[in-house]
Amino acid sequence: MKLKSRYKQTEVGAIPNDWDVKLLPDVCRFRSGKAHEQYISESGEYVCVNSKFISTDGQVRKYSSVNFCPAYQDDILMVMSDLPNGRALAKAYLVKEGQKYAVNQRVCALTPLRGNIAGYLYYTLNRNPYFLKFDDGVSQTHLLNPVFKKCPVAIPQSPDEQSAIAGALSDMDALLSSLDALIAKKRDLKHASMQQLLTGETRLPGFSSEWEMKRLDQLASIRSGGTPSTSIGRFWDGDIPWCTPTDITQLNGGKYLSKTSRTITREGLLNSSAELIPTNSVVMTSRATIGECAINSIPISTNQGFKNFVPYASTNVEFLYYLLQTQKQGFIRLCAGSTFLEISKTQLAAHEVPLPSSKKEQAAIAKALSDMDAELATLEARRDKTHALKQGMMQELLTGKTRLV
DNA sequence: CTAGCCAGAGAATTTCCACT
DNA sequence: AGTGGAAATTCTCTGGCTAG
Repeated sequence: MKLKSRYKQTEVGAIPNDWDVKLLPDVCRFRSGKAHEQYISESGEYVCVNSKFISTDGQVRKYSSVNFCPAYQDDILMVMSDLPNGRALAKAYLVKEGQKYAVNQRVCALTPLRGNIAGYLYYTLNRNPYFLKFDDGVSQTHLLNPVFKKCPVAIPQSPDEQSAIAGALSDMDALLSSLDALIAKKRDLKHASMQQLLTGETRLPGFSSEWEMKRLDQLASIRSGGTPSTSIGRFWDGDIPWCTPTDITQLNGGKYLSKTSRTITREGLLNSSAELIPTNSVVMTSRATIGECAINSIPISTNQGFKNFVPYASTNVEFLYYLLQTQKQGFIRLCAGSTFLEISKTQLAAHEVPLPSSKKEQAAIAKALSDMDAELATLEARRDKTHALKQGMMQELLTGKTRLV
C-alpha cells in the first residue's frame, strides 16, 4: 500500500494539500500609482511612495501636497519598475497607517480583498521570484497589470495559519529591529566613552597622574606612502601588501588590517616612495577620506593617501588607534586641497593631543574600548545570524514545509 | 621624496520623451 | 494616460602624476 503524500505539486512548487494556489486578483485589488513629481514639496502633507522610499524601507521620504493615489491600511505597495538587476524590483512595503501615503507612478498598491491576509501576502509577495524573473538583466523591467493578474500565490486555506505565519515572520522583524536599536545604542555609548576616556575627562580607577599635551610626532614616527609606476608590470603583484583607502573602508570599522586587494614587489617598493610599515602600526587615510584608521597585523605598504604611525616604545598602539579616531574632525579642519581634502605631514606632525604619560593607563583605556568593540561585534554577529534565520524561516513557512498550526 | 594638483568612475535613482 | 526606453542627475567613493 502506498502512503498518500501530504503535499501536492503545483506551478509554485510543492505545497501542502490544504493550501491553494490562487491568482493575485482572487486575493487583492491592483491599483497603479500616479505621477506626483510636480507636487513634491517639503511641506507636503503626504508621503510620496517611490522606489527609493520602498528600497530604504521607508527611511528616505519625499512629500507631496496632493494625493492622486492614496494607500490604505494593509495595502501592499510594490516597486514595478527598475533598471537591470535592480535591487528594488518587486520590493514591497506594508502600509500600517492609511491617510498618509501617495503612491507614485511605477509603484502599485495591492489592496487585500479580505482582512487579515495582508501580513501573509506581504511576506510572500516581497521580492517574489515570480516577479524577479521578468528582470532579464539587460533591459529595464516594467511589471505591468497583466503580470500581476497572472501572479500565482500559495496560500494556506486556514486564516489562522496565514496569521500564524505572518506573525512568526513579523516577530523576527521585530527582533531584528530591536537588535539594530541595541547596536545603535551601544555604538553611541562607545562614542561617548571614547570622548570621556580619551580626553581624560573621566579617569579609570587607580590612575591619577597628570595628562600632558604632545605632538603626534612625539608618539610615533609618521611615514607616508606612494604608488610604484603603474606602467611597469614588474613592480606589481608581488609579495608585499599595498594598501589604498578602499582597503580601509572595506573593513567597515574593523580594527585590524591583514590583507590588501593589491600587492607590489620589492623592486616596486624600492622604486617608489612607498615604504614598508612594520606590524602593529596605525595606518590612517589622509586624502579624500580623512582619518580612517586600522592597525596592520602584517607588514604593509600604502599609497600616498595615507599617513602611517609607527609607534615609539612609550606609546600603546591600540591607544593610539583610538586616540587618532577622536581627532578626525580636527584633522579635517587642518586639510587643504581644492578638489578633495588632504592633510599635510607637517601639520599632522605638529597636531597636539592629550594623553597619559603612563603606558599602563594607555593600555587600560585601550582595553576598555576594545571590550566595547568586542561586545558590538558579538551583537552584530547575532544580528546577522538572526537575519539568516529569518531567510530560512521564510523558505520553510511560505512553502508549507514547516507548519505552525 | 613630498606637496600639490587634477576630477573621474560607477552605481543608484529620477526625469524626460517619443510613441501607443 | 500608459509604456518602454534612455538620458540626465545625484551620490559615493577614491588614484596617480609631477614640479620642485
